[in-house]
Amino acid sequence: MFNPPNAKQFFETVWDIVRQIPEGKVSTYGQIASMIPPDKYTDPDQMKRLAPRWVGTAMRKTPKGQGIPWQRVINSQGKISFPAGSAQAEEQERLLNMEDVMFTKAGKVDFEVVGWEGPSYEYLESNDLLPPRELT
DNA sequence: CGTTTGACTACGC
DNA sequence: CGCGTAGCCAAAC
Repeated sequence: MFNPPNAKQFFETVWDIVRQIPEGKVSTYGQIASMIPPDKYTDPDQMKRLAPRWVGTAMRKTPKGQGIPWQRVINSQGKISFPAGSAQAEEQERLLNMEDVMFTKAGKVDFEVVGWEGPSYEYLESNDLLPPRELT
């Protein structure tokens, strides 16, 4: 289950990780989820199945005006997760283009070029997080 | 309080 | 590649 107190901590953790993504790089819901210990906030089994969705939920609730680079989080396919053509999708693409993250005609980024390798070891260590899975 | 919505992913064709 | 589907459930309405 995802008790409210834990949910808040989970969201805070996600936002904090997002803050670590440098300009010009992108991460994914799944990659961020992979950094959070499965048993830290809820049942490990559920975490394993649902963590990426919960990261998506956290992103939807991202506080505005706090400098969280929300635009740097996309889906595992390398695409923006808002409906193509929506105002939100256009805004996200615009912000990413501004930091030289470009999309192919098919609307995908090249993880080889702009994929984030994860936070520093020191950050992971001091925040009790796991090394992220790699983006391919 | 019941129903709908949603910033996911893996997998099959 | 693209498109559809199952699995899944907290938040929002």
